[in-house]
Amino acid sequence: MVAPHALRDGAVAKHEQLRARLAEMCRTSLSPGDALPSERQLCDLYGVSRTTVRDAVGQLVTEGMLVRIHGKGTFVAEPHARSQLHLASFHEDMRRLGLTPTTVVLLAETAVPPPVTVVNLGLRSRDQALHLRRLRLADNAPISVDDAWYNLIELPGLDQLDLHASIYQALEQRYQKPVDRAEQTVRAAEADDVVATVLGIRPGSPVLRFDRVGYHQDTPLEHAQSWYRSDRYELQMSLTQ
Amino acid sequence: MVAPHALRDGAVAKHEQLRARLAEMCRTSLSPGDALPSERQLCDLYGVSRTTVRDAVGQLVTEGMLVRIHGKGTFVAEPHARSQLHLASFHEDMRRLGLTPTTVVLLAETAVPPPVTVVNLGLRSRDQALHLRRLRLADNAPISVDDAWYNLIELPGLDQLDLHASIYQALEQRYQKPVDRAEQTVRAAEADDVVATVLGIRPGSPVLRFDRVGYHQDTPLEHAQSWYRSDRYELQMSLTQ
DNA sequence: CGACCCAACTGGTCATGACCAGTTGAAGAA
DNA sequence: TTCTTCAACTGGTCATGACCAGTTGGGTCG
Repeated sequence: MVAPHALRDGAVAKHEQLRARLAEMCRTSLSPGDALPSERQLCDLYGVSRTTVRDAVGQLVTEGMLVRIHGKGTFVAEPHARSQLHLASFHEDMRRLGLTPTTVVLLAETAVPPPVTVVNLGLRSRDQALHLRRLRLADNAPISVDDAWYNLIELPGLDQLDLHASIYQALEQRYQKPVDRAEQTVRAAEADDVVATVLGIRPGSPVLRFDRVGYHQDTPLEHAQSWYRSDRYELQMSLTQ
Repeated sequence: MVAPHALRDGAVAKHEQLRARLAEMCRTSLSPGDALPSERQLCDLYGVSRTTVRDAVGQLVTEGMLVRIHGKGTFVAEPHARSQLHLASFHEDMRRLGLTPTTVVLLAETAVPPPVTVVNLGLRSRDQALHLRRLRLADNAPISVDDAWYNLIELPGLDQLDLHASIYQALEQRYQKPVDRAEQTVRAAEADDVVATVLGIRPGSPVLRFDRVGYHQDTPLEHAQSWYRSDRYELQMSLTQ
């Protein structure tokens, strides 16, 4: 008897292949609350050992896509993109969640930033800064908009670069000034008309609003505000004493 | 040959025992950057199979205490520069901000909690738990509502105590089980009618919603959801590499 | 009828053993 | 000397197989 959905031997580990297929199954043919086939059934279906099945399922449980209940089964969790609290660019963040990130640049200009930003970036009154407004998507679904200002005094020529590439990567590789610290506040807010339109939600819907200043060794490089769709994004954090 | 630090057979899973010992080792006798014994050495040292060693080490890697490098070894990570996101009770939290906290108990009962809570608290299907719904005020202004379940298996008699006093203080002083770790997720949500009424805001207003599990040394004690008025509360955090 | 028990599920744990894939340093070749 | 090779580490993957521990529903016994 051959397994109905056998996995390939090869470069990609079987538990990775299985993880991907199960994730796909959760997104498409199953709904939150539905039970997955039992682990032993998955062994037969995909022609792998239980070790491999438990590995694949375990990853999805860790990521929050599945929930295991001893004696009952494994179930599809309520869907939520979930971000650990870390210092990562949007691209890294999404890839860590197994999603494909895309960025649409809505606005790119060099201008004098608003007073708050001038203060946060340690600029003088009439210094110019790079202003980017970007829409962020994961697997082609809008996740967030962010409105960011970059310090051109510390990052000369940044406005000449390809803005579709990762800014964080440029800071690290071209300027040797990676963002190694950030201060941010998070609050719940209503989406205004502009944000709502771009994110594809109703104006007034709740969004997570981040206000963040990124530093390289105490030099402020970035001041950004971001608005995240609350139905597709949540913060996850561990607290210890 | 007997393993030098053999683990006990018994109620606690070996990978849990090993996880605890390795965590202890990291905190006491090792420094960030130090290598752990290799997985095969750990097998011999603790008299367990590699499955178990990988399980225990894997948990600590997930938690960020260890880092595995293929071909080189497993190393103690830099201690997470965790934020000022404090592990504090509402009362401590508010006093730190110079406000006077008050609590109104809206509901107190002993009941079988919903499935999610059963899982989070590590209960069995029909175990009962203490259910508290409380309104929190600072300087007499409503700040948040929280809906919490407490583990009565680990905290027998908690339901007999004065619920207006600080629960956290009782956990610490009466049970010697302070909450020393918590996992929480944060998202933006709309206030439903109940929450809106109690908080004195319009239904549909954005609120910060916390979902939190509090632990004492890996024993889950508390599962709580909280809704915070977004106009009176925001999260502040520092992120470092 | 109701209480109990048990078989047949579910996931949880663990040992054994094999082989693959990076890393490193020492032995040998140029 | 310097470069190459390779053996002996490291962690990564996977199969097999056993038994434990919750859950559930159906059947039996009182």
